[in-house]
This record gives sequence, structure tokens and C-alpha cells, in this order.
Amino acid sequence: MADRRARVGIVDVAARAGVSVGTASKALNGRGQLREETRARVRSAAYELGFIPSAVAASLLTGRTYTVGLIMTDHHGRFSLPILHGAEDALGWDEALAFVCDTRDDPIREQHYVRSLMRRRVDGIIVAGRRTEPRPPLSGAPRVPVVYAFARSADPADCSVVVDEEAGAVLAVEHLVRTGRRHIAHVTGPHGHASARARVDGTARALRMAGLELLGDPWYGGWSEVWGRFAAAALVRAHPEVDAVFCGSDAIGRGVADGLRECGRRVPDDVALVGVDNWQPTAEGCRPPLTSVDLNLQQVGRTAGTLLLEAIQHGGVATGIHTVPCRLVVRASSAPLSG
Amino acid sequence: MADRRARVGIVDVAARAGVSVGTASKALNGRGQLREETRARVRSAAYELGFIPSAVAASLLTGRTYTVGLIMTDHHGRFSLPILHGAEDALGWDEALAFVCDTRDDPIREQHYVRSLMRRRVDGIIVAGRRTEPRPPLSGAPRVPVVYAFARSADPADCSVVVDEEAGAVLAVEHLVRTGRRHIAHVTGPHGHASARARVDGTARALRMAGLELLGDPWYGGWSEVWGRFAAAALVRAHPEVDAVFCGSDAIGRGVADGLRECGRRVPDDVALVGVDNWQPTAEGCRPPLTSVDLNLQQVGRTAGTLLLEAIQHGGVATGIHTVPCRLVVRASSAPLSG
DNA sequence: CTGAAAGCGCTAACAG
DNA sequence: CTGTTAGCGCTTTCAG
Repeated sequence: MADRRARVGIVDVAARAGVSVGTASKALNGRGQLREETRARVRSAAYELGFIPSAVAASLLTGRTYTVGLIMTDHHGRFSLPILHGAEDALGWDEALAFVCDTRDDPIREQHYVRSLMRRRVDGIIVAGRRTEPRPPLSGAPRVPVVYAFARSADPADCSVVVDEEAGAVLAVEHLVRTGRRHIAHVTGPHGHASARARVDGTARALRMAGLELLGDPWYGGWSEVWGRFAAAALVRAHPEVDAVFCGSDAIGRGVADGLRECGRRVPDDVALVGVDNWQPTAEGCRPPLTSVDLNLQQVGRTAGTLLLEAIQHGGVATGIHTVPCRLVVRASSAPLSG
Repeated sequence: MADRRARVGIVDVAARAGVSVGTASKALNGRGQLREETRARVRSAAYELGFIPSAVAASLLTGRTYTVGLIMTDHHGRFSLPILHGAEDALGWDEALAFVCDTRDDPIREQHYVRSLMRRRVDGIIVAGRRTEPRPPLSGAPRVPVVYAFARSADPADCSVVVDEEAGAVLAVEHLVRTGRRHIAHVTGPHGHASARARVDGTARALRMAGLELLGDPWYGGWSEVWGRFAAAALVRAHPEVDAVFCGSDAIGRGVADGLRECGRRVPDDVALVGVDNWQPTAEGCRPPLTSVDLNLQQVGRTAGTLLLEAIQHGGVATGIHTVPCRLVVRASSAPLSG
């Protein structure tokens, strides 16, 4: 172990071990047929010199860089960071490293980043979306595999990994039904969002399967707490018999919880609540802590990483729309009706 | 504009333009003395072939990769993402790209990542901390410049960019005093956290300068809403005259707001509130929206990026502890006392 | 079992 | 003004 003056290259290692560079290379990479004694000698020479092989040089030769680009569009990282973690898992922290590029939702920036990534010869690109609406495919049709995560590409020929949001809603509603709720309402985000519509559909499906009906119409609004509070008040007025609310997001859920409390309804005794996102700060800050549908974003990232890796290895192109299921995380807001 | 079969290299461009590779290189990089007509011919050949120069090959030659490593330790990215953005700004999205490595607070992972980054020959490394306690320097003493952001290195010889948290507290308290508050309490996180202690010190200093005293002792606890709610109730009981609370975090601030409301105190009419972090979801979800001390993390990242760049260009090592000031973001929770 | 030599894609002298 | 040549640091045939 040492840190010498300049950069130590494989030639230095070879010299110190008294072998040729070719031999040194083989010894270090476990390739070829070498006497074990030679291997050991090279290895210790490398160690003593603090030799760190250059991935740059290796890439030039092999054509693979063992790097991928991760394009994110949500600067707060609520969606893209879990995706990054999953991708890191799949890529293996020993293998590939990820260039993370935050486009800040600007197509120009995105285009620049793609060019930058191509110049760096990344082996592939993961595009992490911020909403679930299909997004335009990367412009410039990069010559490497691309996998879209969370927000699928508008081009069905592309490879996308998405969350089954409708099934997530089903999970939530089935849970409410199973715990004894019968008068279930749904407060969610803007009608213009695919996520909101998918959850409405899932809710309807689950209720139908249980032989129930939604209490009134879905309450479309925003994704915010303010909307949740407002909706809760209106909801109680319109349907006093409500005994559960499936909320389109944790923020809404929190707002609804506060709103209900202020109307004199107890959660979960009078009304059970389930949210979506399972976002720690919100779900656990809620009073009481909020049962929530986890979007499994890390799994989305892991799947995306795995698909990308396969595409890279098979020299092919990734294709198809892959779906990841949601997961229900039960907390106090949906305790069974003890009645 | 085209996408041909394999990879098009500069030899292909040169061939198509009817010049040698050397000339093509010069034309494309604006180096050397060339007839404008030749330059143009090469450029259009490159364009028609969809030529994307290989940064890998260039790096091998020049020794610089125009990439940096960004090591983050907080998987939720609340601290490291703003730092990343700032760093991106400083590095220039056209210039350098960042490998983002999430160590998940595991020293082993960190060590592996550092090795990975060194093998990729990054030009420098930024280490984004998660807490403000000094952290052990990167092991293995990388041969490239390293800048620590947010959490400074325990080795004072290293280069660190930190937030002046004490000054941030002064900002908050001065604001409260200026808006007419006189009975100011302080609810904050664990005594074991340097951040909590720095804010306590800043609070004391600002009050002293205003000729005031803290109302009772600082309330050390956790960073959570739960703690804020609890503390608010206890505080009102212990010091009914309280007319302002400086909270060590936005989460605490939110808890205090709820707690106070439930004790029958109005915010800001009876009690003004200021938090720290200026974390959108919490600060704006608060009722009323919470005035907060912004830690200027993006600026921390920008400074770190700039210092790193300088160190890289001057081939030297970055040094010194650099401090970034906080910024107060005023919202409804601290409206002036209209009394 | 080990060494020598070619070359990955590009740039930078130096010739012409 | 343009072409030729020699590598950057490494892996990999192919001889020895």
C-alpha cells in the first residue's frame, strides 16, 4: 500500500513484478494460463504501488464503459431517487456507475444531456419520469438501449417499466372492505392526471367485486393537503354516513385526516383512511399514521436496471411494457372497525 | 442527419470529407489553421454521418474525463439533491457529468464507490453529507481533489463547504424581534446534534444583541412533528406568556403549530413561528405556512462545484472551510404583531 | 507459461 | 493549409 508520485500504470506494475505488461494484465484479470507464483508476484506489485486500473483505457478497447445514464425530471427526487436506488441494486455497485442528469423538465436540457451521455459512451440510459402520463421518447434516438421508468414512453415499441396503479387502488379498497368499511369515498388529484383516473378505475373495480358502490362521485381536485382538508369537510356534509376514504395521495390523506378531525370524526374509529405514495414524512407525520399504497419505485428501478443490463449484454434493444405491482403498508389510520 | 450501421468514427468523417483524420479533428475542435471551406466540409460530413465524438478516447489522451463523483449519504436526497443541482450548475451541463453514488451511510459501500470512481478516472469528488457533524475523510486518500459539502471533513486540511447555521438562527430570531416578539422560546432537535447546538448558540446571541433573554431553556428533543406537538403543549404550560417560537426544523415547526392551535393559541396572532430547512412540503403544508430559514443547499453545491473545478484546473488540491449564509423565507406564520 | 506487437478512437506535434 | 506519425493505458492475439 502506497501512494506514489504520478499515476502508476500497468507498465510500472509489470516492471516491478519483473514481467511484461501482457503478463501483468493477465495476472490481474485472472485471464490466460499463468503460474500461480507469477500471479501472486504481480498482484503484490500492484498492491504495493497502489495501482488502480484505468476503466477509461479498458473501455476504449472493449467498447463497454460500464456506465449508464439516469435521466431524472423531478428535481426533488421523490420519484427518481428510489428508482436510482433500485437501478443501482440491479447494476451492482461493483459494476456499473450511473451518471445522474436532472433535466428540470426542460427538453433542451434533456437533449443536451443525452448528447453528453452518448459522447461518454454510456452502455444504456434509464429515463425516470415524474408523472405517469406517457412521455415523448428521447429525441435523437440514441444508439444504446433505453428503459423508461415510472412514466412510460409514448412509443409502445420502447421499453418501459410502470407501476400498476389501478391494482394499487384495488389493494387499498379491498383492505378497507376487509376491515369492515362499507361507505367508501374517494378523494383524489386532478382529473387531468392519468394517475388519478387509474386510481378511480381501480376503486370502482374493487368495490364492484365486493358488491359495493362508491359513496357519491370521485372527488377530483389537487394532490395537496389543502384540497384534502377542504374535501373532507364537503364530504362529511354530503355523505355523513362515510366510514372510509381512499385518498389519491398521502398529502391528500393527511389533509383529509385533519379535515375529518375538525368535523368531529375520529380516525380510524369513525372513518378509515388509506393514502398513496407511502412517503415517510407525510404518512408517518399524519395523525394517526396513514396506511398507504407503496408504489414500489425501488422495484421499478431494479426492474429497469435489470432489463437494461439484459439489453446491453444481448446487444439488443429493450422492449415491452413491464408492470410492477403496488404494496399496501398498513398503519393506524385504517384499523379494523371494532364494531 | 442519419444513423448508420455501426459506430461512426472520426476516420469515417475524414473519409467522407476527403481529408485526413488529423484535419478532421482540427476542423471539429476549432483547433489549428484550416480553410473555412474545409472546416465546413468536415462539419457537414460529421453531421450527415451523425458523428458523436468519443469522450472516452479523448480522456485517455488528455487525462481529464470531465466527470466528477458525487457521493451522497442520505437516501431520500433532501440534502444531497439540492447540492447536486448546485454542483451541476457550477460544473456546467455541457462540460462535466456527475456519477452519483448513494452510500446508504455504509462505509464499505463508500469505499467501493470511491474505488469505482477512481478507476473511472473522475476529475474530482464531492461528498455530500447528511448531518453537519464533521465526517471522517474519504478513506484511501484519493489522488483527485475532494470537496466536502454540508458535512465538513474532520480533517481541517480538507476542503469543506458548510452552512452557517448559527447565523441562520440569528436571522430567524432577529426577524421575530423585529416583528415585535419579546417572549421567544426555542424548540429543537437532539442535544447530540451539532445543528441543534449551533442553532441554540445563534438564538442566544441574537437575543443578547437585542437585549432580550430566551424564554426558559432550549427544548431539546427530536426533529419530528410529534416532538413539536408535545413541546408546544409543555411550553404553553410552563410559559404562558410565550409569543414566538423558533423551531429547529420545519417538522418541529409544524408540530408546534398544531400543538399551539390545540392549546387555543392562534398562529401568528398569539404566537409567531419560524422553522428551519425551508422544505416545501412541510413549510407550505403547515397551517399557517411556515416562515423558515433556508439552508441554501443549492448554493453549497454551487460553491463546492466551483471550488472543485478550480482545484482541478489548477491541478492543485482544494482546501479550507468555506461558509455559505442562510436565507430567511417569510411566510404567514410570523406576521408582525399588530398590537 | 510468458513476451512482443497490434490497436481501441482520438489528439498533437511535426513535416510537407 | 493539410497529411503523417506517435502515442494515451490497456487487452489480446499470436509467437516463442
